[in-house]
Parts: sequence; structure tokens; C-alpha cells
Amino acid sequence: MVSKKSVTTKRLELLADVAESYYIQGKTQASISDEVGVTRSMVSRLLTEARNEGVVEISIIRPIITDDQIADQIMQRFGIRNAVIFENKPQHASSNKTLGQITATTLKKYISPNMTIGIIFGKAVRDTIRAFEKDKPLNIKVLQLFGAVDSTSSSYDVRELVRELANKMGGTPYYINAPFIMKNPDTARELRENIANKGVFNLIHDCQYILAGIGSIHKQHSTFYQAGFLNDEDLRILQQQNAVGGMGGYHFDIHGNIVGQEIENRIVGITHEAILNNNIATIVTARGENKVTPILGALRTNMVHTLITDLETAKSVLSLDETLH
Amino acid sequence: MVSKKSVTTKRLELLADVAESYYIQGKTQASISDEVGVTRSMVSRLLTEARNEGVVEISIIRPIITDDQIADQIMQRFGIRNAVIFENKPQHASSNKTLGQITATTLKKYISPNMTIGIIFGKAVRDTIRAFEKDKPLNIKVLQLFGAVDSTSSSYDVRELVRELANKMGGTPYYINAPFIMKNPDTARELRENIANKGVFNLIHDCQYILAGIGSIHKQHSTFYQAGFLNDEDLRILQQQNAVGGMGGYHFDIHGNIVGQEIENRIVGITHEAILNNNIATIVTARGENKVTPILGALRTNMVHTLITDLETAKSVLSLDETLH
DNA sequence: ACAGTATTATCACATTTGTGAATAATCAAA
DNA sequence: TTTGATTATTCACAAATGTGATAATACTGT
Repeated sequence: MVSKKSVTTKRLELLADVAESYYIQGKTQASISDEVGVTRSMVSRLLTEARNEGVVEISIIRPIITDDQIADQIMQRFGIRNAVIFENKPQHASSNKTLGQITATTLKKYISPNMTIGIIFGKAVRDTIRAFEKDKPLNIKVLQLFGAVDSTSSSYDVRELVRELANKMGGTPYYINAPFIMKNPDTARELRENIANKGVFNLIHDCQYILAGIGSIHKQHSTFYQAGFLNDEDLRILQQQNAVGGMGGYHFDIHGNIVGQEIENRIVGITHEAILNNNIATIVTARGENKVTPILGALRTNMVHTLITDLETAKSVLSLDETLH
Repeated sequence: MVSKKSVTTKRLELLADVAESYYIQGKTQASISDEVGVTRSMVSRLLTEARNEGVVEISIIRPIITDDQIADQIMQRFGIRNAVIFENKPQHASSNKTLGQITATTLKKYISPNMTIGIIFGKAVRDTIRAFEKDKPLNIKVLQLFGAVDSTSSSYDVRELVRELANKMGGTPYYINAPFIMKNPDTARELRENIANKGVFNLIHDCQYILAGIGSIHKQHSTFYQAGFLNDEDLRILQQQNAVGGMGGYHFDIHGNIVGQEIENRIVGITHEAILNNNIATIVTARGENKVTPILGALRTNMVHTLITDLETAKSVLSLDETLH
């Protein structure tokens, strides 16, 4: 029982010790050979063995490169306040993960103590929250802006996201205790006005920033559809009204007009008017081929403050904008 | 806009390129200097710069060392089938994380395609699932064995855990759509029999393994209490009956007798009888000072198949067992 | 205990790397 | 354009590392 495996483990320990002395503590192989009690030559050989055995893990952290020219173009063309466009690095990392990282970094620049921010969920927002690194507690109120209780089939739980971000910011989460969409507009209104949700809806007026993803309204790409938030009928209605995408509960067409009002009425969450009235800065994060049209629509609504995307997507949005004016 | 930051970024890119050539591709500094077009001396200096700037991240992966002697003692003393006891490494890593890793590894040895397994949540189980590394899809049914919908204040979401493990095993999650505990035993029974949960409860009979954490019943340590699953009154009842710990919905005293039956009756989940009858192999993972007594109680119930813990805890359990026979 | 195998030590030498100091090139701002 | 300041080059040498060949030692299984 102590035979074969035990020897291997002991060896791995030795390799780890030697590797740590060398790579982490920066000792010379000669000094390590003294401490460990083997030849210096052997230390050299142990080090290569350590790397072969996977005891040493070396990773290179590449900077995220932004393209400020294209960002300026986007800002000017659509009259938005800020744009962050990062270059895609095909071989190195997942663009979605990078989008999350750079969105998290951007968000961090915006927030300051005691702020109130809201989140409109989506996969990019999830990636942002995951990439967000905790540091100083900032006492920030993090509001869930749309209901979502039944995330059984979804790949993320909205409450959990709100909680995680609040935790990382050293703040407080505020949930909406309701489903995303109801059958009846009256029920939706009732839930918005329900005492359990009163807190969040009152706080919305204090919101300085909203972190938002953009949703597609095609079955194949819509996470909201896949998560069961929207059903076939809902999508059909939206498509009929020429919706090209949405942010949480409201939708817009390619010209940036708000459409699908009757869907919005049935949704438990912040209305698009609230965002316009309160002049909240909306930070929008999205990327990918199937997000080009939705992003263009969103930019034209004049509700976007900051757009964060990758170069590929940004270029497509610009050229699509030129085609469809 | 392209000035200062852009230079820095360019520099970081260079550092990353050089570091990758050197550390990852294993090129010599001389050959790198040719490619990049700088002096060889400069390459040497760039490499140290890269490490100082945090461009190069080196980590040493230490083997987890197990103590098979103590494991044998535990197995013999309590008549359980397997025990994995790992040595604590004070300086190197969090023991909780290590517990998760070794539990995940052990679990991986047990499972094979098309199995059905159940999970009884807890912090150690969360850490296990987080540490579990996805590889071949095994088509495993992962059952949530206890209800839990209102995890607002909890640091983990049970559904999410079930989903994540199922995903990592390439299988299917089965949820219990109910709260953990009800006020009324009849409501609990009703929920167990409810069509929405029928699926899970039927599948329990196919369960080969259960991954379980052990809960404390003291306010300060009980995650279930902190998560609002159990309230003051519940804990009081359990303490009155000399409960020392629990696994999901059932509790036991220091002698391994099942207690708190009326609490168990109000809980929506698998009963302790089901586990005994079906002869399911229960893999228990827990560690820490405040888990010593609960672990001892659990071992004495004869429902534990495998115990995974650290050396410190294992020793305490053994000596406590000698004191209290 | 012993043969056979695997591992490490020993030694010697070639490569590779680190570093100081002086010089040259580059760059930003006046 | 000139001037400081920063940054890289050049060169030379010391220090550290990699590696082959052989001898010594440790380990395994019978």
C-alpha cells in the first residue's frame, strides 16, 4: 500500500521542492543541491523532470490590446460616451473570456464608493462578473434589474450573479423576487409593485451605472429563450415587430426604435423609460457575429453610454451601419 | 490616446513574446535575440523585466500526500470501506481546497458511465464540485437529494452545484423543486410526492453513490443555519435530542443513532432509511476542528462508505472515539 | 544473499546566462 | 534643433546551467 504510489509521490514532492526553490525563490541550482543533498547536475536534471511531469506550470499573461482608432469611430458615429474595442487574439485565449476581463476592468474604473449599479444579465455579464477581481470593499448596491427565478435549465443563476458581484465589490445585493416574464401585464405590474420588490424598484432611481448584455431574438442564439425566459410565441411577436435584439426586458429594431411594448409590459423589471429618464449610464458588453445586428440596434437607441466589444464585431457593426442607414 | 498607455502595452507585448519563446517554447536567449531583433543581453534583461511585471506566472503543483496508515486505522475501527486521509500543508494551500481536490479525484475513481449519483450539499461538496475536472462525458444522472430553493443569503446555490457537476460529468441534473424544510410534515410529504419531484425520488433507487458533506448543528458553524435552511427552533430541537451533526436532512447523535426524526419528516429529500435500504455507497467529505464530533457520529451510523478528510481531523476523530466509546 | 536494473554521483567541458561599465541611439520636451 | 533623460548596444567576463560518459550506489524481486 505504501509501495509504488508512495515512491512516486515522494518523487513529486522532491521535484516540487526543487522547482519551488529554483523558480519561485530564485535560488541557484548549486545552493539547492546543498540543501537537498544531491549533485548540482542532478538538480539540473530534476528541474527538467519537474517540467516534464507537469509539476511546474508556467503561463504567460498577455496584455489585452485595444484599438483606439476604431473606438473613436464608434463613439463619434453613434454619439456614445466611451467605447473599448479589443483586438482578437485567435490562438491565445477565448474572446468571450477576454471580453469579460476587459469589461470588468472598465467597470472597475467607473465605480466608486457608495454607488448604486444595476445588472441586466446575459452571458457576457456573467463572464464579466466571473472575471471581476475583488479588492477594496466599496459598499456598492448591486441591483438585479429583471426578475428570474426559474433558471433550472439556464447555465447561470441571476441571483447568484448579483450576489457574486455584490460580494466582490464589498456591497449589498438587491434581488427581484419574481419570474422574468408573466402571462398577464397586470400580474407583472403587481409584482413590480409588490412589497417584496419595492426595495429594488425604489433604488433604481439612484442607479448610476447599468452593466448590460445584449440579447438576440433568434432561437439558436437567444440565451433568454434557451433559459425559458422567453417562449416561441414571445419571440414570434418580437420578430413580427422587427425587433433585432434586447437588453433585459425591452427590445429594439435595427433603427433603434423600442418595440415589443406588450412584451415589456409583461416583464418584471426596469422599463426602458426609467433608463432614459434617469439618465443612467449603460455599459453594454457583447461580441460575436450574431450580436452585430443587436448591437447596432442598441447603439441607435441612444441608451448606450459605453460599448465594450472586440475588433471584429466593432468593424462589422460599423460597416452594417453604413449599409443600413 | 495612443501615447503613454500604448507604449506600455507594446512593451508588455514584447515581454510576453520573449517570455513565451523562452519559457514555453524553450528557445535559447540567443535565438530569441535574432528573431526579436535585440541584443542577447537585452533578452536576458527583458526576461527579468517580464517576471517583475507579472507577465510570467509560475506555479508549482504539489502532490497531495496521503497517510495510508491512519486511513487503515479509520477503516478498521469504523468498518467503512475506504478512507482517504491527506496531510495538511500549512504554508502551501488552503486545506479546504485540497479536500475538494482529493475528493474530486476519489469520486472520479468511483464513477463509470451511466451511473446515477446523488449529492447532499455542503461547503466541502461545493469545493469538490469546483475542483472536479471535466473530461470524457460519462452520461451520469446527478440527483439533488434535498430541496433548497431559497438560497438568497447562502454562499452557494444547490441547483447550480447539481447543474455544474452534471455538466462536468457530461450527464443530466435532476433537481428537487422545493424548499429544504417545511413547517408541516404533511406539506413536506406532499412535496416529496409532487409530480414535479417524482422524477428525482424515483431515481434515488438507482443511486450507486452519494457525495455528502457533514453539517454541524451549532449556529456558528452550521452553513444550513446560516443559509436559513434551519432556524433557531430547529437547532434547539436537534440539540435537545443530542444531535451532533447531520447529512442533509437526517441527524445523528455521538453514538450514531438517528435522531430528530420530526425534523427529518419536515424535510423534502431522501430519508436515511432510503440510504440504508438501497445500500448506497456514501462518500463523505469534511474536515476541520468543528467537524470532528459530527464525523464521529456519522461514522458510527454505519452509513458511511468512504471518508475523505485531513490528517489532523482524522487523528482527532480517532482519539475522540477512544474517549467516548 | 544475489543478480539485474534503475538511479545517482562524479567529473569534465561546452553552452548558456547574468551583469557591469562605457557608448550609442532614441525620444520627449523646451 | 538642441538638450537631458531614458533606453538599448556593445563588449568582456564571471557565473550558472546542460549534458555525456563512466563509476558507484540503491533498489527489486527471487
